[in-house]
Parts: sequence; C-alpha cells; structure tokens
Amino acid sequence: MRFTIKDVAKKANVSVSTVSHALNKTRYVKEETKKKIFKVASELQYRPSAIARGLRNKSLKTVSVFVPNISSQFFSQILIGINEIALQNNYHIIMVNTFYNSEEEEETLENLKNQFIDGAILVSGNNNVECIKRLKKEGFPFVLIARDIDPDIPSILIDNFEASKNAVQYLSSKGHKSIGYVTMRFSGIKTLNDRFLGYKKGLEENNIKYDQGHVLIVDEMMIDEMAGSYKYCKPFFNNNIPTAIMTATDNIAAGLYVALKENGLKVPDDVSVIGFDNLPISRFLDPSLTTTKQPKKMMGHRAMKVLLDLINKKEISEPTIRLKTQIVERDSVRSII
Amino acid sequence: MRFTIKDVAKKANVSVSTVSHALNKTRYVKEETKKKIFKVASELQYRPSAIARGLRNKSLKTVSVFVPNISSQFFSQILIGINEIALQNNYHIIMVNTFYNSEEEEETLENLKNQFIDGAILVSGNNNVECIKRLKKEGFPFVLIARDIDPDIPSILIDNFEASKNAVQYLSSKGHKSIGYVTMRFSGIKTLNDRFLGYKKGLEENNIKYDQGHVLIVDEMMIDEMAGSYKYCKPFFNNNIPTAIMTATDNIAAGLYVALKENGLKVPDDVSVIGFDNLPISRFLDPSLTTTKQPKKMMGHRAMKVLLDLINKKEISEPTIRLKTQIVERDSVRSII
DNA sequence: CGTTTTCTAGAAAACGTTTTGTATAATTAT
DNA sequence: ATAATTATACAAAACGTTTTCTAGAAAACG
Repeated sequence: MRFTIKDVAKKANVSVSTVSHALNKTRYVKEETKKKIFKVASELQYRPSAIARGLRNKSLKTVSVFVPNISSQFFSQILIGINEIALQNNYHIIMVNTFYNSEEEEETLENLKNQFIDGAILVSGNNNVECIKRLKKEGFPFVLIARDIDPDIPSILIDNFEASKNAVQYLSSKGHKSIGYVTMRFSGIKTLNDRFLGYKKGLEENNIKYDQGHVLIVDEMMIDEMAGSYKYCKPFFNNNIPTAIMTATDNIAAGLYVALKENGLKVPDDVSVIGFDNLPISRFLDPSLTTTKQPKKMMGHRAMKVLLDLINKKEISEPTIRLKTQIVERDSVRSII
Repeated sequence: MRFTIKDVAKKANVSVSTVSHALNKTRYVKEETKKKIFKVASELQYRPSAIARGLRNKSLKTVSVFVPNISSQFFSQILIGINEIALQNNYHIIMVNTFYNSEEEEETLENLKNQFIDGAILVSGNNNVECIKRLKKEGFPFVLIARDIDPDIPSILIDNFEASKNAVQYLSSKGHKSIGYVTMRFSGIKTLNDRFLGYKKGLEENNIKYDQGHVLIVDEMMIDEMAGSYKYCKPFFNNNIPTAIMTATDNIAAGLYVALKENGLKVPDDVSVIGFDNLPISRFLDPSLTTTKQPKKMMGHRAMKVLLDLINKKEISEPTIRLKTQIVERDSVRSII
C-alpha cells in the first residue's frame, strides 16, 4: 500500500492543504510545521500521485514520440537526444513505434491527445499532412523532426536538397562522372524527395547527365532498409555499374554493400559508395562508409526544447530550425582522378 | 478545447452516469438513449480523459520499460516485441533509457512506481539486486528480460551458459583449437558471466586449454559496444592470434572486425569470428557474422504477456521462462579441418 | 489604542471519470 | 391482484491532488 497526502496530514496533525503547501512551497508554512511534515512524509515514503496531480493540473508531464522504426539507429539516436532533455525537465516519454503506418499513428495520436500527453514529437516517416495541419489549427503542441510539411509548423530539419547536392559535388570532385542513386519510394515524403532533387541538381551542376538506368527507387523498404536495399540492389547493379553510388540513407548503403559484394564488386575499388545520416554503424561497415552527417542527437535536443516552449506557451521565434550537415570522409569513396 | 462527459450528458439530456454506462456498456441503457448518446459523443468527438479514468481506476494502462541503450539493436528488437503486445492490449509504454546507470534507474522507477505505471519491464544491464528484491517483496508487478537474478522472479531468459558452450563446441567441430574471447566487464551481471563460464566449459569439454592471453575483458564498453570493442581489440589482437574468436555480443564482433582488418587480418581466412545475439546488422557485416540467435522479439512478447498477467493478478505458472537459442551459420567461421 | 499587514492554516471546490446506491416504471411470475 | 423481477436512469461518492476562499492570530504601523 502507498500512502496519500491524507495519511501524511493525519499523522502530522495538520490539514491536507497545509501538507500540499509545505511540500510544494506554495505558501507560508511555519518552519516547525514544515519540518514535521517533511519528517512524516519521508517516514511514510510519501510520493504524490502523478495521476491525481495530472488530473488537477491537466498535465502528466508526459509527451509522446512517434518514430517509424526504433530499430533504425537514425531514430534511436534522435530518441536519445529527446530523452536527455525530457529527463532534465522531469518529463516522461511515451514511445510509439508506427512502422510507417499512417493510420495507426493518427489513431494513437488522437487517443493520446489532450487526454494524456502534453505534446508530441513526430519523427519522419508518414505523410499525413491533413492530420498535422489539423493539430496545428487546434493549437496542440507538437514538433516535427525530419518531416518537412509547412514552414509555419515547428520543425527540426536539415537542408536535404543542399546536402544531397553537396554529396554529388563531392563525388564529382573525386572524378566521378557516372553516379547512381538508391532510395526508397517517397510518396510525398518531402525529405526523401528533396534528397533526390538535390542529387539531380548536383548532377546538372557538374555536367553529368541524369541516367534513369542508374537510379533505383525501391518500394517496401521502409521497415527493414538494409534487407530491402540488398534484395533490390543485387539484380539491379548486376551490370550497368556507375563508378559511384549515392544512397538515401546509410542503412540502404549497408544493404547495397552486400549486394555489390555478391556481384563480385569491391567497394571502393570497383565502385564508390556514399551514404546519408552518419549512423553509428557506418564507421564499422567494411569499408567504413563516407556519408553526410545529420546531427541526430542535436535534432532530438532541439525538438524537445521547442516542444517544452510550446507547452509552456513561450514564444517561438522561428518555427523551422535547419541544422547543418557535413560530409564525413571515410573509406568508401575512391578518387579516380 | 476538449469536451468532457458532462458536455455529452448535457447535450444528450441525460445524466453523466448514464453516459458512462452507455459508453462502457456496464448497465442497461435503453436502445434509443444509447443511440443518442453515441451520436452526441461522436459529434463532440468525445474522448474520455485517460487521466481522470486513471485516477478512478488506479491505472493508466501504462507500463514502463527500462533499457540500457536503445541504440543497440538488441534492446530495440526487444522493445518492438514488447510494444506489439502492449498495443494489442491498449497499454502505453514509457521508455526509460538508463545508459547503464543503476542509480538513475532505481530513482526513476521509484518515482513512477504505483503513482503512474502499472508495472515495469527491466531489460538487462544493471545489477541492482537489492532494489529488485524489494520490488518483489512489495508485490509490484515487473518482469526481467536477460537479467538473471533469482528463479522466483519473473524473468525471460535464455541459457547463456549452454548457448556459449555450444558455440565453442561448434568452433571446435570446425577444427579450431585455439579460441579467444572478447567480452565487457561483467561486474555481477550474471548473463555475461554465464556466457564466459560457458565459454570456459566449452573449452574444457573439447580439450582446449584456457589461455588467458586470448581473453579480453573490456571496461567502459557498455554504452558504445562497437567503438569500445574496436579500441581495445586493436592492440590486443595485434599479435598472439587464436584461430577463432568468440564475442559476448554481435556489436562487439562488429568492432572486432574493424580492429582485425586494420591489423591486416582477414575474417575468416586468418581468423574466424562468432558473435552472440543475431542482431539484424549481423547479416550485413562483411563477412556476414555467424552467431547465436536470441529470440529478441519473442522475449519482448513473452515479457509483456507475463507482465499483463501479473498486473491482472493471474497466476504465473513458472516465473522463469527460458527460450531456445540457435546458432545461425553465416560466413565468418571457416572450417580448418 | 485602533488599524493595517503579515504569518499561518483549515475548509472546500475542482479536475473528469467510474461505480454504488436509489428510485421509478414496466414487465413477468405466482 | 400482488409480489418479484427487469429495465431504466439519476444523484452522489470516490479517486488524490492543487488552489482558492476564508479567517484567526500576531506583528507592525500610525
């Protein structure tokens, strides 16, 4: 059995409200009385019920985080960042793994909204623009990460177009004139679409002509990117090999690695590979993967901070925050100049 | 603004209790009235406050899951399993990432306990036996995964000793007579200790003498196993190489791979490697990693099911559940017979 | 000395549900 | 025809807090 504030009040011979005020320091309470209350509270190991407090204050100090697939390090790293700030502020995190299921995301969010959580962070993945605009209209506090929908909606982003273009530029500077691209289907996911557009723009700026035959856009890759990438890349890159291949994520690159290897192609001797994300594993692939770094933990930090501001009705200066990316050079790209 | 049960009652011209009974089907309500209530509820988009319900029912249908490091696929796969069963039962999950910080785990758990969550699942990692025994004594519902403390405490486990012994047996059957071992410091973590003992027993049973010089026990590897493994393995395996190396986890193997490579050693030509866990990435390492499979998702399933039983005060037949493991053969072990 | 502050603290309302206790009308059983 | 049951629905209590109202006593002020 747990003790309630009533038990403390009774044992300390004071009223419930005095206990509350003493413990929360919300009013004058005589030093002596205060001492007694603290003593009794500690004796009984009293811990206020978060639920009761939540009912009264209309807040459980809880937010939920929606991620498509916690097993991808891109999302888990973001989650770690979110978690750190949440912890500092005594907030709890309800984790929801959507597996890219838009409807379920919406349904769960609707259920939690205002009846449980103070706010939400939606990470990447789904494309339910309507739902998100509705949230915005309702004034429900939420932040997007890696989901680019509307500049007025608080979002933590990178410049995918620019970053992707830069990666092509990088490959070009290493002498590559035929550059392939592997991505998953981006039905309306702006993040992925921007990367693809950046790739094309990069080609253009470096006078490389776009070759449909070097581009692979894969369905059904979302949940298990590595496996999906492997499965579809293997036949695709059997012949007709560019000198370099860009991938939309590091996980895709990991699958590509195996496909290339099984096709008898060595990275980077036969073909260079550049990824995107800079996941922790990228350093441990063989060869270690050159990639574009996204500041994942920082994105989590910033998102949670903005969310707290929204919850506390502080002014947000700029809804959309764009963080810097950076190419991390490792061993998967060969100079062929 | 959100509507409450009162709003529904008023608009439907009935009492609050009738609304509650109609919606929850807990008492006779005339068909006609019922229809009206449902209609109004849907018009107002009424959703009962989980918090208010939680206060009344003393349950928010929420459990918390403590994992050491969500960025490791071992934990994220377990989490996915837990999540699936939780979702089916309309339970929410509060995720807590402990980073192997025992005190913080204890503190957070103490804060959540009985005042918020209905139960907890503690995954691996820490060694706070006292705290856990106390939980047990208090009758608080919780389940351990991969944390072997006491047969009376509900736990989902594998037989680490046996599995590890089998791995040695497997290597021996491939002709290996010198077998190294890499693990992290296991100050009281029985799981890891058992694996090590299994390794030693395996050597013994196969008439291989234990060689201290082939065993590396690393501190400070917990949070980032791959990086830690790499850092310590590189100098260690510079000379004095066994023909095969076992690692306590796949992540450690991934770090070892890079260390070996940088030392000019090829897997499996120069040295065979066998991991433990069968993480999704293991298939995509180069060469793909032979390893012992733990049924991670299933462990999550079972744990959550047992936890629900505990919460609902159902009888638990056998507190400790041991699941089967299995060696997954891939390309990192060479036969040298 | 009377009046205004300042300490001090209890009573009660409120948060939004669920559930128990009643109460009445309608139906069925005896 | 009367008693027992069934169908129906409202009022009120309870869950454990926080906060507002109210108010007495002590201290400061003029």
